[in-house]
Amino acid sequence: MTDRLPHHLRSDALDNRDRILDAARALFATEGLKVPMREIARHAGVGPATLYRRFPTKQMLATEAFTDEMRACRAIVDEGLAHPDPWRGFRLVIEKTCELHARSRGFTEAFMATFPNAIDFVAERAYALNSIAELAHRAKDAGHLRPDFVLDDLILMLMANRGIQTTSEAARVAASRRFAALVIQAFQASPQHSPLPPVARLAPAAPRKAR
Amino acid sequence: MTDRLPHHLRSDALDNRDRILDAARALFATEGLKVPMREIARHAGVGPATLYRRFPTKQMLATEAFTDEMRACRAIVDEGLAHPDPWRGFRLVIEKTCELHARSRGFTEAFMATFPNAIDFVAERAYALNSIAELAHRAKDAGHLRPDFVLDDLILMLMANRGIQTTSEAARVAASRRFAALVIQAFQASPQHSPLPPVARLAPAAPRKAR
DNA sequence: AGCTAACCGGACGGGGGCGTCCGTTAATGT
DNA sequence: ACATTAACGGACGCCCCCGTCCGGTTAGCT
Repeated sequence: MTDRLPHHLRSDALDNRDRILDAARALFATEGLKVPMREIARHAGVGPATLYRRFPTKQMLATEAFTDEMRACRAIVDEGLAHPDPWRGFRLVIEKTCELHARSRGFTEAFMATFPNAIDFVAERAYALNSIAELAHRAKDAGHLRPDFVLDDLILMLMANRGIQTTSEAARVAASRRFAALVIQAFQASPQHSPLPPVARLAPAAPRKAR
Repeated sequence: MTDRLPHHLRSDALDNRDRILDAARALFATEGLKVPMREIARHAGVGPATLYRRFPTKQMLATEAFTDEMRACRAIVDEGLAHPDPWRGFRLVIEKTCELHARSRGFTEAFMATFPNAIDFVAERAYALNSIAELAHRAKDAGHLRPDFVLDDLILMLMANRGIQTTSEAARVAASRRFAALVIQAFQASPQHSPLPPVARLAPAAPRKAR
C-alpha cells in the first residue's frame, strides 16, 4: 500500500529523510496539515527540492509521518475489542482516541480526510470503524451502551473533538479528556434518555466502493 | 463601540454597502471567516477599493455582518433565563445556540475570537456567559444539572460543536442537533456520574469582575 | 586517490491575496 | 442644466507559497 522505503539511499539522503519526517511530525502536530512545505524543509534544515524529491506531495509525507499514530489507533481499537467487558473497552477506545487526536492536530485532519484527495488512511479507518461497531454491538447487548447509539455518533464525537483548540498541547489534552468523559456519560444507557434527533449522513465513512 | 453608521452616504454607496454585507453574510456562513476580502467584493459586484473603503478591516465587516446573529444570541439567553424551569431554559439555550452556530460557520469563529485581534464581541459574549452561569446555578439548585458542571464545559461544548463540518448546511444542522441532545444528556444530573477529569483553562473567556 | 553518479539547495517563474493610489463616473443640489 | 464632489473600480507593488530546474558538492566504490 505505501511505497516501499527505498533500500539504496545514500547515507546523507537517508539522514535528511529522517530529519524531514521528524520536522513534519512536529509541525503537523502543532500547526496542522496546512503548514507550508517550505516550513517543514526549513525546520529540517534542507532545501525545498530535497523535500519534494523524497515526498512529491504533502499527502505522501503525511502518510509516512503518521504511521506511528495509525499504528496506535489500531492498537487502541484492538485493545478495546479484546477487553472482557465491552462497555469498559468501548470507554477505553473513546478516551484513548480522544487523547491521541488531541495530541496531534494534523493527524485528525489526515484521519478525517476532509481534504481534496483523501489520504489513503481509508482502509485503516474502515477497519477501526468496523471494530468499534462490533464493540458497540456487544456493549449494547450488555445493556451499558444506549440502544439508539449509531456509529455516526462516534464520528460526530471525533469531529467535535477536533474542534477543541487551545494554546498549549497540555490544555488541549486536558480539555479533550474531560470532553471524552462527558461523551461517555452521554452514550451510557440510562432509564431516562429522551429520544435523540435523527442522524444525518455525515461523511462517506462507510467502506463503500464509491469513487 | 462600533463605528456609527454614516448618515450621509450617497444612495449608490448605501446600496453597495448593503450588497457587501449580504455577500459577506453569505460567504462567512458557508466558507468561514477566512474567505478572501476580494471574494466578498466580487460576489457583491464591487471593486476591492469600495469594500476596503466601507470596511477597512475584516473584523469591522464581520462585526457589522453578524449583528443579527449577535442579537439572536442575546435573545436566546434571555429567553432561557426567563423560563420558569431553569433546567428547561438551560436545555433550550444549548439547543438553540448549537443550531445558531451550526448555521453560520463564520459566526462561531467570530464569537470564539480565536483570532489575532479579538472582534469586540467580548462584551456580548461576557453577557451571554454571565447569564448562562446564572441559569446553570439555578438548574443545579433544582437538581437537574450535574453539580460538577462548570462554565468552561459550555465553552468546551461550543468549541466541539464548531468541529462539526459537513457538506451541506442541512446536514450540519441535523448533526448539531443530535450533538446538542447528547451534550444535554451528558450535563444532566445523574445518580451515577463518575467524577469528571479536571478542567483546563480554555480561553481568556472569563468575565472580569463578575462571579 | 580519483571517479562518478547520487544528492543537494539556491534560484526562478507562476499564482494569489493583501491594502492603496488615482483617473474616471455619476449622484446631488441649486 | 451644470458644477461639484462623493464614490467607484482597475491597476499597482508587496509578500508568501508553490513546484521545478540546474550547476555545484560529496558519498561510496575501486
